[in-house]
Amino acid sequence: MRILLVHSDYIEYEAKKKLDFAEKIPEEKRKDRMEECLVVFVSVEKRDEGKMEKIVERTCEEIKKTADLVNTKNIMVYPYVHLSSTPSSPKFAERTVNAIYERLKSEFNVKKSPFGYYKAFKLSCKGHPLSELSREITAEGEEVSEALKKEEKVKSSWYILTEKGELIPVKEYDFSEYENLKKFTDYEIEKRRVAEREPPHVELMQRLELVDYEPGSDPGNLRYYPKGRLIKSLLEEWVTDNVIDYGAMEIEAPIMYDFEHPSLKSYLHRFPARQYVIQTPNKRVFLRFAACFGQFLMLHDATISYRNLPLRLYELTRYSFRVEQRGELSGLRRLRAFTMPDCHAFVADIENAKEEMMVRFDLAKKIQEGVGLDIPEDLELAMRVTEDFWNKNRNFLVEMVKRWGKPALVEMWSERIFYFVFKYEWNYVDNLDKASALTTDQIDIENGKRYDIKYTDKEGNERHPVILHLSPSGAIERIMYALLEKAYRDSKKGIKPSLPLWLSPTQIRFIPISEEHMKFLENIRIEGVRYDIDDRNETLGKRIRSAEREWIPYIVVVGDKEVKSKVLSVRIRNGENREMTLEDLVTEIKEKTKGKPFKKLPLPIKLTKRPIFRG
RNA sequence: GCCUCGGUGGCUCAGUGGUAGAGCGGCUGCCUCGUAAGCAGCAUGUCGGGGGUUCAAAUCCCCCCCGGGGCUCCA
Repeated sequence: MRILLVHSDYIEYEAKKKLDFAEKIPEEKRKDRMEECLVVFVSVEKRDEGKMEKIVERTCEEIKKTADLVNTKNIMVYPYVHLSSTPSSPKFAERTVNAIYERLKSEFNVKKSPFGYYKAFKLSCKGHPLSELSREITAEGEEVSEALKKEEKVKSSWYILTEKGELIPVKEYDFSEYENLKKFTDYEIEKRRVAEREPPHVELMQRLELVDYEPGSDPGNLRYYPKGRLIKSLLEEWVTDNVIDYGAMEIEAPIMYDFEHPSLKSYLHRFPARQYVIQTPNKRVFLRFAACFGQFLMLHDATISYRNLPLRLYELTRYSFRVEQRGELSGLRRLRAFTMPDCHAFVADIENAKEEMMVRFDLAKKIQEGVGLDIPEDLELAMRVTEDFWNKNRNFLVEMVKRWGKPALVEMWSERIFYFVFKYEWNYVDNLDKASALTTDQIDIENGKRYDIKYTDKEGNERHPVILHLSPSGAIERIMYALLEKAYRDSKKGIKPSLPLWLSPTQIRFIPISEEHMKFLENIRIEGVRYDIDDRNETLGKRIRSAEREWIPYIVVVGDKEVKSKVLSVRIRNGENREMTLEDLVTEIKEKTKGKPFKKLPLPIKLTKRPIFRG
């Protein structure tokens, strides 16, 4: 925002030619005049967009200050785009100018010249020392990150790192064997956008009654129906169990933090994100965007010996909040409230960090494979590294690529802009060729000091640890997104789409042929497997179809034959039809889901007792 | 956040100034069925919200909300 303030004997204007976006004005407003006033020429700029409140507030403060200085109560607000070479959109500018006008009205006698016209004007400047002032106003404040600005300056170069340890500039690399890596690279570097349709997982998450938008909340805050909640909850448990097995201590920390806390304040500057801001009765707080704060603040107050290292803390954040730009939000892929498992490891130095990172690399692999993703086939490895770290630790990166099992994309930064020197991500490339990070781990050399986290080394000296930031699965919602996108991809290949058996809300669907077979079904008792009964008064064909559309892995039709023989006719989702006893079926399912968490069906067993959440 | 397209019954969508529609789903009844949609009848509506123009608005205009796509962004 740029403004020019002119203390004048009078100003007189006349609107001449109207522009496309001009505001409507009554005829008498086309011409106006004001005596003894402060004329405020305003140019709203591109960078002000989205920050109207702050800009308006600061601009008005500036105007008031000057008006008091020159001792006038008359103000003419004059939209005047020519002060800036990077003006905002007319729409935004008009709203901003109006907001300034409205706000000044309570204290001043204000007029506003019309927006969107070529205007003739006459102005008589008083010419005293304070009569002409220009001001530049920005929305930048303590809660706005500086990391983003720095990111623009830093130079990044792109390579492919092969299993043999060759670092090949992306332009010279032959992608013919790695089509998916090519897609990922294009997405990362060229920001290529092809598809112009809704991501397939959105229709699926709604139709399967898993997840849905919640218009009554803020965008990017979703609702989970019982089946969606079940799947999410199983995934959460799976990740948590594995992280605890790895040796992490699960904790719980608050979701909101004080803006004025010194460590947090400087951390915010290093993290390019917008936060939800909440006014509590006595302070302004922001909602956490990761679990870092809680864990760091906790360890700041802890007594740590080198014997305790590596020290691992874990929290499943429900939720982490990031106010992503409206247009970036998309289904389960990018949200404003999401569930992120976040596991920090505190280690003595870089060497230990590298060792620990490899342990976690294997942990993440186990978790992702359990979830139903094939590693490395379904994901693409990206590494972001500073030139300095690469030069000193080349072997470490090569070792990681070998462990991964196929080439990785490397982004090399000329200097360090974030708090980490190295991070890797496992990215999923979806049906629209868009990429999203799932697993990610980082080596952070800054926050040990920032949060004043100390451990005592062998010699009795206090030291700041190096910190690793791991999300072993990535956001739980993103796992669901990847699984749905993967299922959709299967269906395009002619394979029946499905979820992993352990995540299927209904594992066995029983369909009685007629009412008399219900008694048989009402008497069965199965533990440790989720089953339900389609007792609706519909034809068999229709009920089979509906079970298939729900992706139910085992469908069992029960008629006279089954009641008599106790041998079930089982329709399996892979297309097979098998005769087996109930016992064998249950054993098979338990066998196939061994080692995975189990939860009960969170719905009535009889379909006639269930509401339809979506239709 | 910007640009752009969209929002009509629970779902999918037709209707573009003049009496709100269809299919699916729901309900009721018939049918009692052997592996992907049986038949009939009934009820479904702040036409996303607010304001305006008009004798008259789902339809035209303005603002807002929600969603899609693009830009931007992606720790």
